[in-house]
Amino acid sequence: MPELPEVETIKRTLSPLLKGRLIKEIKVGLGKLLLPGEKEFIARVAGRRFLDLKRKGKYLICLLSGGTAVIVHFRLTGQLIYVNGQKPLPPHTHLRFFLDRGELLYVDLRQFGRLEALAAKDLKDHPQLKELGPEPFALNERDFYGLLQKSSRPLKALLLDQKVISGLGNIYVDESLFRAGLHPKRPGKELSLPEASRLLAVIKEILAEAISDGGSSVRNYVDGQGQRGRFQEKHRVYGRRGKPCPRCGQTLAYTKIAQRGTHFCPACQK
DNA sequence: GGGCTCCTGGAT
DNA sequence: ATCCAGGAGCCC
Repeated sequence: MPELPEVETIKRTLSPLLKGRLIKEIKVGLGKLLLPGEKEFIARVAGRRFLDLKRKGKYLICLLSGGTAVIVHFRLTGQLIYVNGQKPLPPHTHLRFFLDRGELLYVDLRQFGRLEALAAKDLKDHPQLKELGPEPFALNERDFYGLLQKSSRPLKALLLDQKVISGLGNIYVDESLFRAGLHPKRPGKELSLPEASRLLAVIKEILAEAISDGGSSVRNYVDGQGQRGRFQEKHRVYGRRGKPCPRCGQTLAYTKIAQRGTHFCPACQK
């Protein structure tokens, strides 16, 4: 589910609601979501306050009092939703964090997401976070060109690889390659510097637009207040297989690359 | 690198 | 009944 713009939106919507809040009690419906384990997670987190929220790639990082941190990875269908007042719980609510004001729910239809409690000082040594490549916003044209030059893998696979560049997922890779006019199967090392520069520019542009539109809600995604995003209305290729290309009118194609459904225009993307 | 796996549910 | 889904860890 959430890619960089969605996690950023979750962070922005939850921050004002959670900062300073005390976690009074945690009710666990599905303990396998918790690392290093249910008991240890509760021991580390219960009784702490939210101090700040950060984002790294597609990871949300909650900094708590007492030098504690919680890393949230939503995978495909995870949601963190703040509620205040008694409404019926959403289906697939697996965790409830009772706060001194309101409640934070972790909801996850497919149960792939994970929440990990650890000492904040250990964040820098975390095996997944440590391996993340640079964020698009932190890259310049030369560095990005250098990253692509190192591999003959298809652009689609390269951009999805969080160790190469962090934050992009299936939607934003397909949308970026379309706007850049690049075929998803093009090997990275074949790109010229101008092509790489253009690709990086459209990636930054699309991510910024998607953030300002509150992310893309294709099916499940909602922000920290349960609101859907609006950027899906601006998708030009993702989820539009068989429809006419918005640029040239030719039928949009669909194929599998790196085991992921891939949408593109066979005429516009070379 | 590419397959399989973890899950539930919607579309066809 | 079958395929597909905003992800990525683990296995050759």
